Amino acid sequence: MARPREFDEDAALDAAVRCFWANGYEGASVRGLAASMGIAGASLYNAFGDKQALYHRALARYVEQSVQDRIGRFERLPPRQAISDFFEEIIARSLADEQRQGCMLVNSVFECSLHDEAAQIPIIDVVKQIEAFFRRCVEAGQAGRTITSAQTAEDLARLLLATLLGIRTLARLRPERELLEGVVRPVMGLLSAPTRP
Amino acid sequence: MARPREFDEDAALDAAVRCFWANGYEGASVRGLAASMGIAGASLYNAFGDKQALYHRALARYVEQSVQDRIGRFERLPPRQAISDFFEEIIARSLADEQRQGCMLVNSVFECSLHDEAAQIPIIDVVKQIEAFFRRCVEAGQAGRTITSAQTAEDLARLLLATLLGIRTLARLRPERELLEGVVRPVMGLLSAPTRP
DNA sequence: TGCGTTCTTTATCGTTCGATCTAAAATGCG
DNA sequence: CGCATTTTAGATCGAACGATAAAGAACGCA
Repeated sequence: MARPREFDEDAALDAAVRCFWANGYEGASVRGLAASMGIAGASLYNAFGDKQALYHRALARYVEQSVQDRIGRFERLPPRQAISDFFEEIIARSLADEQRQGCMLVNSVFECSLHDEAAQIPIIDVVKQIEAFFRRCVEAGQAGRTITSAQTAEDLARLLLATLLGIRTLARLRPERELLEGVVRPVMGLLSAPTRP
Repeated sequence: MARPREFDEDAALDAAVRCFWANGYEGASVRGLAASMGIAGASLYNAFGDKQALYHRALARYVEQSVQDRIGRFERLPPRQAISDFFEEIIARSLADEQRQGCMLVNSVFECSLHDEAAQIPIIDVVKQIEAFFRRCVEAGQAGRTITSAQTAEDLARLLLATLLGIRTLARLRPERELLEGVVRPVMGLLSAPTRP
């Protein structure tokens, strides 16, 4: 019927992820985005709508490839090890992140809330997915007696979630292994604490 | 000698704090800042240099009035209570923050790192002040046997710092009392854990 | 092969940005 | 009372922004 698209939409979206991730929403100009994606500005608008719509699709792609993929990989491990390895990977990624880009999801919490009230909803949803993952780990660990029942699974999952967000914030400023691992050590110690006598 | 300044510099700086806090660095335009401060654009440049210099002074003023003031108020309390009350105040402020402005210091972590490499230094310094406050509390508590010695004071302070940053991030998205207090509960439980047998 | 549709490129729209210039107004000093 | 100095307000600078218009190019289908 009509002329087919010349560029690979997925590849272009991956480039948009990199550009938004590195520069933030405001910092990424439509011109810079289009250049990174290898297309003209008008093609960007034609294919993705506008800058905000492109950002939302880029963020969704990032979440899918980074967050949900990670949850999927650790889901099957023994609970304590899943949590421990999860944080180990976060720390490793933070230390390897030389451009200090941080986590695009966490960045979006601080970028989107101001302009885009409705854009918070998918972000909240992803954060709840992470919380739910932690909670499944804790509940499984409590059932198997490898994680303390001195605190509710609900609260422990909340703590793990806040710890994760705290580490990603801290790593942005001070990407030091000893500091970040020092955060996790007491948390892992808490998980294995015996029920209070 | 010369014409005296017509506006109160401190009052203008307070207005700049409110404007930057509410809109972020990028989001606050020089025109909007000048309007909020009740002065003309040229007066802003004359009195404060440029936008970045004004931001740095505004952030320093915020830190002085919010962060350092808080540390000073809780410093004299019994260690466990200081920590507990500290988080209680953070949660109360987060819940009362209807515009979802969050903490200007935490916001600056995500705003400044990209553009302004040198601006990170004072931010890092303030974060270290907060960490040092937590560490003093933990060490005092350990000396008085009200805080566990199962973990080092260094690591516990790191955990408290990450928890604080995590709560402020989480509150930005989901300002729910039960969620935020649920984060703190296991932390306070950990502090009072007995030394491992 | 021509038609309708969609994509691509280029140029450009109006707005807003941070920053500066100009000139008038307001002071203290001699 | 001028003179020197600084602060005001208002106009304006060039650059960059997001977004669009116009025109030609490339396809499927008749």
